[in-house]
Amino acid sequence: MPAAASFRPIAPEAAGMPLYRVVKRALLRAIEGGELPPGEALPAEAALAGAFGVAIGTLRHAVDELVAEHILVRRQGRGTYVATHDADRFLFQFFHVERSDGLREVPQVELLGFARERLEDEAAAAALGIAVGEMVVRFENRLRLQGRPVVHDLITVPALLFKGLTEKRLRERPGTIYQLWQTEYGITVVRAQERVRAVAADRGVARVLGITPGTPVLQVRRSALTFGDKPVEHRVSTVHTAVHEYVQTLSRPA
Amino acid sequence: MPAAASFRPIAPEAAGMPLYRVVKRALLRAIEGGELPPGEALPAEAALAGAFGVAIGTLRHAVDELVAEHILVRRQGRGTYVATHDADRFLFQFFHVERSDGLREVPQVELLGFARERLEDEAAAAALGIAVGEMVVRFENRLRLQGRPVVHDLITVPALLFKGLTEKRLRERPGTIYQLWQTEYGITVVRAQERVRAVAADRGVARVLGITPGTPVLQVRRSALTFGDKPVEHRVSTVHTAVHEYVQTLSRPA
DNA sequence: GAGTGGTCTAGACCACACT
DNA sequence: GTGTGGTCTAGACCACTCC
Repeated sequence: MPAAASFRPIAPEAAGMPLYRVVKRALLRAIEGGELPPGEALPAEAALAGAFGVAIGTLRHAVDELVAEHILVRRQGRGTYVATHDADRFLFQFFHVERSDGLREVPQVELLGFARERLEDEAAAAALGIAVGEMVVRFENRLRLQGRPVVHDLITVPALLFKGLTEKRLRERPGTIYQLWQTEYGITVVRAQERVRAVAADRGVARVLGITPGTPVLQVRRSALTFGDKPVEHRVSTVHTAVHEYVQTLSRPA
Repeated sequence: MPAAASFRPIAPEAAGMPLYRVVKRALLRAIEGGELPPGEALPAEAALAGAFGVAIGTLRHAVDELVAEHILVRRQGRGTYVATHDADRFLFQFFHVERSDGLREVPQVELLGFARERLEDEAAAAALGIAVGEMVVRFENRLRLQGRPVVHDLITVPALLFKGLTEKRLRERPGTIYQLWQTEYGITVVRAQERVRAVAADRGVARVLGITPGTPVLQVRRSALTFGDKPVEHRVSTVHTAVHEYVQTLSRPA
């Protein structure tokens, strides 16, 4: 063994963990912590590998996994960037409603209601990991596709995480909601889980979607998660599936 | 340049294609062609790399992608195997119904009907890529979870691909349907696409599921695909979502 | 102990994007 | 042209499984 063996301080929880996962964690911490904000270019791979004291292949392995999770984006010849929430990402990663013929489109959003209140909904509390009675912001949207009302959203977020979220800000937002969460509140949604059931449209939803009460509609309950699988948003979407459908591919293509 | 440059014949369509993709294609052809049947162990990575005349890293890159697509399975210390359709794979890759509290379970299947007929359903014809009037096998299943009837399936497959498929064979099958397709008919389902809508239960489905006609239910239309995205099965599932739900995770975890 | 996949290294050269 | 990510090579050693 060489006398001056290289010394790399490793976090205690990293014992026995592959080196590329240690590097991945370090990158995640930097992104979470704001040292690498969304849209920022990472240092070149060779430079990063040098900074971490690992081979470039090891660095690439770590980056590969983050790219697969849509946390980083590689652009050949240009660099590697921290992913941002733009319209495309919304459409392909988080919006699963399309017309029966396969047409995909960014929906037009109308804000229908807004309230800052104490949470009473136990299911929402469980999904958000907070207690009943905590302050939340709740608001309702109507989404139109090709001009038709298709989706009603009831969105609940903890007031603590979204200080300063007002009706005005929601109304004036330029892009998608997750873009707003990211740019204004520093919260990046990295994945979501959805549970779908069929229900009869109640009066309120029927009015918003312009359908007869009792019409079968999809009810999609979504938990949106940020780093570390921390829940940051709970959403109940009601989808009118006469002309549109909820789609998914099981097992991604190459 | 050395006088005896190594010569590797490449398929014309592989011009400009990365070497690891050429290797991947070769592996896929071997699996499709039956030289590597489901369950078979691949030669060791070092041996395979040698056979292809590529570095082991390149071979691993090709295998990595096939593992990500669930076409190969790696088992450390043992070897790499061509994936088979067992109960676990069915449950996690293709069966998305679970109880509201998250309980996942392999359903009990009852065969309710079987017919060999000329296809009239235009939507099914389009999904299967065959013409109206072609011979198909259609059959119906009822799926129970915790003893309750929860799902009704109407499955359509081209008779040409499933020669010798009889009611008896379906009734006697030991495992999942995709296991039967694979072991008896040499057809491996590698992925599927699903489109979901809410409808009112018609009389037939209501009787099978033990619910009132008109109850809102999920209608899931699935196209199951084999290699090269060739459709091999069309399925319309009707799901009673009082106690169970259709789930999905958007963007996989690490 | 022998054989397998899993990790890590240290380089080289290619393809692409911007200027 | 310069700098970036993308591909490919050729090894070494580790961790796991089975005999």
